[in-house]
Amino acid sequence: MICHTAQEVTMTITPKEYQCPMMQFVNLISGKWSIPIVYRLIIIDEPVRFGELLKHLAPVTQKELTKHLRAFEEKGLVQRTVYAEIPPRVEYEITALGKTLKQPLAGLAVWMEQHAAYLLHK
Amino acid sequence: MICHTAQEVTMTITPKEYQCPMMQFVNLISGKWSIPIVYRLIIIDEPVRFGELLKHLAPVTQKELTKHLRAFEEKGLVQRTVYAEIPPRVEYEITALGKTLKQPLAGLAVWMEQHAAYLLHK
DNA sequence: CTGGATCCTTCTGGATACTG
DNA sequence: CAGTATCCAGAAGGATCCAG
Repeated sequence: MICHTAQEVTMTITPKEYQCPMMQFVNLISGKWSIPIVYRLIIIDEPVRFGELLKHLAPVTQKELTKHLRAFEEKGLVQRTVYAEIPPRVEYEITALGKTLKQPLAGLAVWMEQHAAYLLHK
Repeated sequence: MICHTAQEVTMTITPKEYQCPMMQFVNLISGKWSIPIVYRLIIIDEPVRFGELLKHLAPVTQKELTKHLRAFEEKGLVQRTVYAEIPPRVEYEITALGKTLKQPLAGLAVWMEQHAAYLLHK
């Protein structure tokens, strides 16, 4: 893929060796609800139980939330802590690495808030 | 859904009336390749033929590119121009509204470039 | 020859019921 | 309560076919 860096530096690289950052991003944070889930964990910014997180992320189903959280854990974006209690308790918390996404994602959120009124009524 | 604005102002709103900006965003820019496609059109910043755009967006298939471009056109993010020529020529260009996404998306791209080396080798 | 429409297969995501 | 398994609709990939 012919691509440019975020700074728009023109590069001549063979498609096989290089990936547009956006391609890498959607490959890393893949799936319909990835961005809202990560952003929510960033805003909460403390350990949350699975059930509570699920309530916050309204239309997201249990299956999808579980799947995404496990994927994020594997990538080091989220920390998962299991407590050996009855009833079971599992808490999720954004990691330092995950928090580095706060500003970029907040930028998206601000954009959406600014243009929501116009875009959602077309 | 219980949610906060990008500025993290705590709000008490009934779930039915409010949507987290991120939820709105993934609802608007939906689909696996939406973000890379929009970002590419922003970087190119001039009319591009379909075939050339397709080459730039390497793993994206013709069908998906067509579908997304039509959706963006409907939302006012992209302008589509058909020339009655032989062979046929169709050009796509980012609109002024679409360009407002440049900074937010560039933020994501920068983040990805900074963390790609670490994240892609886990 | 280009853009894209169509058919078919594969995979992702939604709804629900069930287990430790 | 958290997570899994199952079933099913919809999204996305691959390969043609078509109009101009």
